[in-house]
Amino acid sequence: MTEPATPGTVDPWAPWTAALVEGLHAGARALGLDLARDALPSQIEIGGEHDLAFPVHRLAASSHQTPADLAARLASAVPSSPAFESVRSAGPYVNATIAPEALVRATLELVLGRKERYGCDTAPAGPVCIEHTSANPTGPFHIGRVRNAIIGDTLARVVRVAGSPVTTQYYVDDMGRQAAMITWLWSRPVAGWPPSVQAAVDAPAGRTKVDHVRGRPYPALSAHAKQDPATAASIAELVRRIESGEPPVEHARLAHEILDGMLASLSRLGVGFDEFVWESQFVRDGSVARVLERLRGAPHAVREENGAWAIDATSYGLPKESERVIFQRGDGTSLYITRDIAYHLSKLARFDRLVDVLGQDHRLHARTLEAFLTELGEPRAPAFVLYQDLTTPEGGRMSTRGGSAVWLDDLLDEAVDRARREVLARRSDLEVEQVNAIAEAVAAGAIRFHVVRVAPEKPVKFRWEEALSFEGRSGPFLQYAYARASSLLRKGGAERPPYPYDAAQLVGVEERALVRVVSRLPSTVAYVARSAHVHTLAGYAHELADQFNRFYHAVPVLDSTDARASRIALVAAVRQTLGNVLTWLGVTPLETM
RNA sequence: GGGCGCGUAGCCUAGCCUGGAUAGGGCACCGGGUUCCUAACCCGGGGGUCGAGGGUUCAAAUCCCUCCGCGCCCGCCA
Repeated sequence: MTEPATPGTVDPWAPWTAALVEGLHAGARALGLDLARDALPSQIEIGGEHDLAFPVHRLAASSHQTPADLAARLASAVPSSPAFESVRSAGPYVNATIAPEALVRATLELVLGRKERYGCDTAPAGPVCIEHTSANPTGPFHIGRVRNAIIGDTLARVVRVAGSPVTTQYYVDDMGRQAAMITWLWSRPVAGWPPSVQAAVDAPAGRTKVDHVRGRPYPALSAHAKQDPATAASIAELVRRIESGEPPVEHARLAHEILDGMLASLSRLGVGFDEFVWESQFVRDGSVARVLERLRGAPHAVREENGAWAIDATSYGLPKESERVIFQRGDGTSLYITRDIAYHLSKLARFDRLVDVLGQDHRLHARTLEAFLTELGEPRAPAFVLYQDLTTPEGGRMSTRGGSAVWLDDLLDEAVDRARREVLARRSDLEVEQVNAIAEAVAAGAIRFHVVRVAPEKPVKFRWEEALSFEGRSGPFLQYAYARASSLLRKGGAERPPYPYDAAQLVGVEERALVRVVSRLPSTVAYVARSAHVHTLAGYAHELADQFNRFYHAVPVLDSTDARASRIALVAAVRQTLGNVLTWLGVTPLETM
């Protein structure tokens, strides 16, 4: 772990914000007013059209003055400070402007000094566990599930660089009916399958990737079991065997096999995990039994007629029709929720903060989990990031059975094909390997950015044209800006430091706007790490690339004379900043494309 | 029926937590830009009852209430 950095050394705005807070307090005291010290910094708007802006409305209301009047009096009461060029009122605001060169200097110094650490260490905190994806190993990923992986992986990256030790966990369900059906299928010869299930495998000559092969008959078996009691009973028997701790030898191997196939797809998106937690472990190690015992003695525990146990959910306000939440079956076995409680207790013992990324259809489960943790006297609870499942263009659910699901592998391959065509259309000088590498990175970047740019709670209809867009607010747009910056440095013979510059030469309209955006990365990262609003980082990345493109068109870099070195330094800073953000978004920065 | 989420131009989206200076972007559309650092780009233009109504406030896309539309959940499934 790196040593904790003080705010002034990670955020270029910190000294000015502090100075303005001091100044405003002094000014307010002179006017006989009282500013709430803690609330003040969060009200100051930084890095916008005005350097620092303080809205006086709230103070005006409490001191019974008109805002404009108060702003004028307050602005002139603020003691003059070398930090600011001016402190003036504009309507109901007190605006402080700083010397343009000063912000340029503070920002470039920080970026070029900290390099890949610029934006890091902005919200240091204790160990965090982020659980995400956790899809059942019963077949390939479809893109609905991928939203979870992309949000979770991005959040993990941001929280980590912000200064918390992060562990990502994939919770693997190997206990339930779904896993049992896979084992039911592949622990017997295909000839032993029901005809309708055999037909599902015979039909298409689909992918040979293991998760596709193993998962293909699953929907058909699921449908068949609903019609055929004998098959259902056979599967139920297998579920009992698995729960009793004596599963068929194939059981674990099949789950691992399919999971490996799924993870291979995710790794193309740059998504990986620190730990895999198998649900069965909590049954085996006795922690589920201990949870059951503790729950039976919990304040709201009640026994049902057939011997099942529940808690009375009324006092927790859970919208259950039955008002009872069962945690132990009549036959004494556990349920998913019980095992999930054991899992979360184990996480709470290791980490300061838990984050679970879940589809919003799991919201009730999440609230139930919180209720059970409270019931057990655990004061902490996970933070939930809930996202809406992707739907089909018609608004329906992505369903494997109905054939409306889009496989991640298909989306990726299609994106790579398209990206390759784009590269070939404009670059004839590249080797095949280079083209392929760029195409893969562009494709993955497009998909990741497409998903992460939208707030998780927003419902999204999946449309191929939008997911594969390489223009405008897209991953490739960002990669393109990065490639341009890289190209400038290459051609300018400036691929390495030092980057000498004269801040006074970087105060044109475009340079100032660009520096402003660069300067906001640290505060943006801090916000995202705390709020888990990862889409904000995507918005920031687009703003940075956009501003750089404007600068690029308006201001010559290599052909300039006096300002050449300074502009190169600015480009180097932008490239560093954009590279950092792209990396944290899981979008590969490309030197050329 | 109850609970939760969403509703911002033809389409997509930011801003909502913590009310505040002309509601930011993108796609599509129209008009421009390449003897010059990568045109996956840039410049300009049109297009908005911020779902509807009421309330609070000096001030509401943002807070409160009601309603409408869409989605999801309410298993001794996971």
